[in-house]
Amino acid sequence: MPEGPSIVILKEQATPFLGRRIERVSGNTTIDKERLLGQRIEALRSWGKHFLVEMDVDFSLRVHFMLFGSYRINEQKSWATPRLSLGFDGGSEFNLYSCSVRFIDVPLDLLYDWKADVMSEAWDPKLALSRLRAHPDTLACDALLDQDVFAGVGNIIKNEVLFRIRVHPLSKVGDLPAAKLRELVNEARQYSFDFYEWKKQFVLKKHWLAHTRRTCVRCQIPLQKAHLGVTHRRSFWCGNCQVHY
DNA sequence: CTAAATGTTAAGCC
DNA sequence: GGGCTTAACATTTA
Repeated sequence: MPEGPSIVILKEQATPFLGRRIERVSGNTTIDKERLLGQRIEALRSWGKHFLVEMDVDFSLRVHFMLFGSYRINEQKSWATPRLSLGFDGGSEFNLYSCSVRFIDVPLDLLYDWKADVMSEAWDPKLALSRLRAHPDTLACDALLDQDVFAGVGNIIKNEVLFRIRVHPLSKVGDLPAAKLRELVNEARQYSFDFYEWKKQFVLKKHWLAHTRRTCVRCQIPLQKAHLGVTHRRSFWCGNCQVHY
């Protein structure tokens, strides 16, 4: 569920709740969920992997699905208790499972830098470039997962971007030629949108070129697999066609 | 069935 | 306190 494009899809699927009043709340969250009763949903937004529900009175609900979170719209999991369930008129409901929920009591525009969100209209590649250049020793595999630079990029997108642009995950950002660094930034956004389209059509996995794959589609040799960088996340790469700068 | 996985935060240590 | 590493959490699939 977690990467940025999936949150954008959720935002779209949740639009039937826009402008509706929350009539019922339940769930095993420890936050003061009663606070949501009677609130009208004013906007649905997202920043990277954060799903944001703005209420009509000066606060928002932030939902983060972490690794295992999920949701159901107008249905429920018979085997699980929602972390938070929002009920609306006509019996419709929005159920959130095993996710982190919390209130935000400041305007979202004060808290979030929308320019860092790869799925946002406000995405600013120049800002990402300057943030990358500020930390030249960062490895490419870590840089792509940095939510301050590429909000919304997760491990799948990381692996696919590096494969597409033929960059070895252990390359230092500062060692990439300028054109290659720009390519990394641009591809982070481009692949995220491809991810979004494929996910909506339920064909995401079949388009993976590196993530979880055993063989390089270009070289036909085995892909390398290891937990790399300070993030220790799974990397899949081709030792032949991905250049170690 | 055990392990690992699309992620983040808090605790612990020097 | 800072900076770093590890643990914790939670669910589904291979």
